[in-house]
Amino acid sequence: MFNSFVQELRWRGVMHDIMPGTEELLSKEMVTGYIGFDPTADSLHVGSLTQIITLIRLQKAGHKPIALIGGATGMVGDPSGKSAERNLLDETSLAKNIEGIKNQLQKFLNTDCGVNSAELINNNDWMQNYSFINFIRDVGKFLTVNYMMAKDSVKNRLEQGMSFTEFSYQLLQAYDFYFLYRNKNCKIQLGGSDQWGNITSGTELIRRKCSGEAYAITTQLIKKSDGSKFGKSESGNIWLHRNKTSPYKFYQFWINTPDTDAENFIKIFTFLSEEEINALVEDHKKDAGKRVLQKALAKELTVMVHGEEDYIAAIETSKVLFNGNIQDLSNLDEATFLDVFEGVPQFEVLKNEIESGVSVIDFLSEKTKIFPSKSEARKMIQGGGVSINKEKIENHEAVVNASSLINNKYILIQKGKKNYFLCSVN
RNA sequence: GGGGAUAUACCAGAGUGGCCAAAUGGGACAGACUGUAAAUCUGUUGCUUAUGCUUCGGAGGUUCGAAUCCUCCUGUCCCCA
Repeated sequence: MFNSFVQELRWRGVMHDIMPGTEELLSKEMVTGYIGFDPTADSLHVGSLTQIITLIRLQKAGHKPIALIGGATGMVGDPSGKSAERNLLDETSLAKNIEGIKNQLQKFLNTDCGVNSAELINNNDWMQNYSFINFIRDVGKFLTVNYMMAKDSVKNRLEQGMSFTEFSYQLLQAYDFYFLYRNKNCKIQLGGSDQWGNITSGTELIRRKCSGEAYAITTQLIKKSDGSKFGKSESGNIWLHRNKTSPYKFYQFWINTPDTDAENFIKIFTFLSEEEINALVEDHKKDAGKRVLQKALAKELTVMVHGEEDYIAAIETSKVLFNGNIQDLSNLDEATFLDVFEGVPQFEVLKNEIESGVSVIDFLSEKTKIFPSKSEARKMIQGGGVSINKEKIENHEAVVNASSLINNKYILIQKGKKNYFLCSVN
């Protein structure tokens, strides 16, 4: 049963590179493997999901996953894939970030299932008291500068310039691997394909410092078929934390997956079996308009990240927003109503300001900040792109007044089909 | 240190005295079609009391009139030393 892990990564199309011998090792014993997460923000986003899922698959295949939080490495910054030197994070935000992603990782991994329980560790635990002088004597001596410079992450920056700080990053990560190898019997490091260089620095260090044999697997970078970056929407990154990306938005992100990506994504991001996926693909092909794959994808991920309840709420919200009319909205009680619009930009306006009537253009650009200028508001209305309370504004001289209020309190504004704004009037 | 080129809207890039709020392409946003898709087509893409007003690296100047000509400054790129 152990070797199913590598096979699984292969058929799901996420395998990028694997060190010779890795598959054999995984098929003969329970292996401990780790992936590092640097605390660059206080939440993980959908881009990190691949790595989280890889760890879960590792665990499901009977192996032991370690999620390493880069409290120490996060202080330095990984140059891999970065074209320019970055600013260091200050310690307050770093501490906040560590706390944030730790809580998230905990949710996804099973830390209580016997021998292969997952572990969460912070490399700051062993790095913070490691003195510089000791580190360069104990660790730095084993890898040559020549070796380190040959890595893409460094080579690509030679023209541009790169601080010693970022140059050292691979050494720190190599030491993490060494440390886990010695103390946790961790023999495999996994990661995105951009991590290959850092990971092999680790296996090299292990070989030279203690003649140990360690292995590596990297996964494909997720690409969208149209070449755009995965994990972004119009409004920015899609985060796993509900305060940064509401469950509704999260659900919408997946529902909007293009047909051309849906099959790949469902393999990459879900735990559905090969048979289940094949059946869904068949179904999808029969009538692509039903978006069978997108719905399954959105369900699996929303349930995994936010839970069953939020998933159902997201569907309900979507129904009201996309198929409902003003009547459906008025029928909701206030709590549900606000729930539906959780995560939608909100504005407040004083009642007396609109009661007597105010022109839509003033309302959209001045009373609320939905449009940055009156011309833009006017142009969008003339282009037929604005609806208030689900009714398209045909005339830019229209007036908003007390009769526009839903439940005597709210005005719902739509820019286009998918962009909602809620204005509450007090 | 010497010589040359260049700077235009989100980006690329035309424009070298009035017809320029500035071609064209990309991007973005919206509309139609559709499936909350893709492709395609259409519109918008400086501000505004729609009358005008402020924009073409910055500051001055010439001119009835300047993105366009002149002077200085700044940034970028290239060549020579």
